[in-house]
Amino acid sequence: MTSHDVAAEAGVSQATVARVFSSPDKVARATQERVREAAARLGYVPNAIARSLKSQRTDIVGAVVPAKSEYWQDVLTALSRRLAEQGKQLLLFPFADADHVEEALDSVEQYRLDGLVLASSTIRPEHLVRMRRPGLRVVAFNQPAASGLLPLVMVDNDAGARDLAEHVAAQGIGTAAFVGTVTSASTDQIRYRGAASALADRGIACPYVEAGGFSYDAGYKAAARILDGADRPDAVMGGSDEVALGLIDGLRTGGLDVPGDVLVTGFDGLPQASWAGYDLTTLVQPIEVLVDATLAIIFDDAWDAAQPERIVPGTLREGKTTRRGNG
Amino acid sequence: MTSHDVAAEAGVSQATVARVFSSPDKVARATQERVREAAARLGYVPNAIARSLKSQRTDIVGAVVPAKSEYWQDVLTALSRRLAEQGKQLLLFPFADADHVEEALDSVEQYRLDGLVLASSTIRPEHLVRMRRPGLRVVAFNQPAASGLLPLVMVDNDAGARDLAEHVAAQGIGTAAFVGTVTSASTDQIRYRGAASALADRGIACPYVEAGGFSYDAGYKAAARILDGADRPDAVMGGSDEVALGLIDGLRTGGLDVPGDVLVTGFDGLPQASWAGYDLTTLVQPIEVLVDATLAIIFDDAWDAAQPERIVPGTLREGKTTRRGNG
DNA sequence: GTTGACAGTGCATACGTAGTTATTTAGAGT
DNA sequence: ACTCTAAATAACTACGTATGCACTGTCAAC
Repeated sequence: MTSHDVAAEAGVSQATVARVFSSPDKVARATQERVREAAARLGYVPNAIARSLKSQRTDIVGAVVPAKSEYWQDVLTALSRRLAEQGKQLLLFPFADADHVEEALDSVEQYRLDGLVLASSTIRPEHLVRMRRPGLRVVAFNQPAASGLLPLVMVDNDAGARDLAEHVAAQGIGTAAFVGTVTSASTDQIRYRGAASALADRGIACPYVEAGGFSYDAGYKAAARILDGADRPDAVMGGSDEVALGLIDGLRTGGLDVPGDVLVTGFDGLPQASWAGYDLTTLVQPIEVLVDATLAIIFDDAWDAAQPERIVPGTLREGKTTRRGNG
Repeated sequence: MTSHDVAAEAGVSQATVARVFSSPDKVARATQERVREAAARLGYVPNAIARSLKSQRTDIVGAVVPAKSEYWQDVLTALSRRLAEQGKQLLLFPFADADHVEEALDSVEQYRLDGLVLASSTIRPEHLVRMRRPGLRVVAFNQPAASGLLPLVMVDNDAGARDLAEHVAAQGIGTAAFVGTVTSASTDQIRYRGAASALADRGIACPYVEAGGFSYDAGYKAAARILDGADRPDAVMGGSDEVALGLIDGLRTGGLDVPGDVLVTGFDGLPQASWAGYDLTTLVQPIEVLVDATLAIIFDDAWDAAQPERIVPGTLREGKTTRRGNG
């Protein structure tokens, strides 16, 4: 069922059928109706593949993201919803671990995408640079390491970490610890430095503990190591909400009360962080804003040559995990 | 950069270049190397759009899923990983609520997908039937209502619900309640009937409570209604893990101990259900098996005319939410 | 030495659409 | 009645690839 068939059925040329579906204002109203009726009768639907080949636009945006991550799920949901509003689609290129990014990027190149969102803070700089291709708008999402290499959109990790640290410090703690995910994650580094610096200003030490992963499990296991350590911190700052939730359960399993014995903070503002069982104090990322900024860079021609960097502030959400009073 | 350019660079015809990238065994080894070198020199990558137009295959599978759902996130992760292994991609068509399914289906038709996975138990039968198009392999995923209308893959909801009910009954309860999501969800109905029937066999009543949604929040609020009710059940069975997690927190917020005062079960086997803070007794869906069965139906030509129904058993995972001893 | 089989390659074409150019039609002005 | 203009439509081509068909050359079999 092609536009040719519809043309024959409606007694017009293929060109007219094409115009009815792509630029209707160029076709007389009467002709238009005749064509639409014929199309409906035959069950014709324009072929997006052929359209893409001809128009050199796919109306598809790709996203290279880690396969397992609560945070990215949220981002992708927002991204794909916004794209759908514009009649565009989201094509997913998930990768299991950092070593498989290369493969994902290989498939990306085959599709002539309108734009590409590079997520995950563990994508290496050489991969980032490789994606700089003419005709492809790439945006690094929450990936500080891309600064200077690609257009960049991210939450203000430094300010957010400082806010959290100051909030924790205000609860009157003596010692703290920061549990990062993996050292190769550039967001992690910034968050840690921000928090440690803010705490240092108040004379509070904040050693770095590496969880070794981005997951709940990694946080859970890191809790055990903290419990085994010589001096137990009064507050533990998680590098992400997922890790923080694991930390909470790990600390509680170890017999501690959160927030009674230890305060805990996260970072991201996942839905799960708001669950009554945790009610985690965290820094909520303005995902809608970040997504809109990302799409603006991809679709706004003004950004063509420039390499914009949009740093958006997050919002501190105070939960009961830092409320010492009722511990 | 097209196959013509590469052909010129390598001193062969375009056809030969095409063959090098799609059916290499038909090209002499020496020629192949020459072409590949030329391609590498020019940075040529085959154009998947053009390939799709010619070959009438997109190597893309679509998935129509609800935008917000922990369960579907897990399924999509597994699905897209498996597809990636076969060099195929996943195109997402998320819909915000049941009313927007129509729009999602509209976009589906434009792309000539190799297959389509229809998820969400709230897609209405008329939509299901509409998707029966020649050349498009559609599979209903965990959607009992599609039985007889489309090829179907799902977990054995009835047997799973019975297993859970029997497990709960074995803990020696007197009364129970089942908290469903929304009545229009066909999975819910089957799970409820299975559980109620198994409990009835043991003389235990099991009224149905509707949460009004699929989310944690819906479960949390439903807990309040159960607490307000006249006779508090000894066990509450959630229609899904998400609802069950909300129930647990709602019940605990209401001052009850889980499992001390009330036993709770879920359904799905989400990662979060295994978190130490909940450790929910649930029925784990064999997602990998379900996904494999789905892809087999889409890509195996043998299924062409038949309308297979694959019902796969789940596994009971016993957590501490039904362990009365330590309550 | 002739024949046949077969691997390797080039030529030409089609996939379904959008946009460019050319042609027709209708309407208005004189 | 004639030209002029603008609108509407038709004819044609290109987008980049895959593949059937035809052709060449090599090698083995007789």
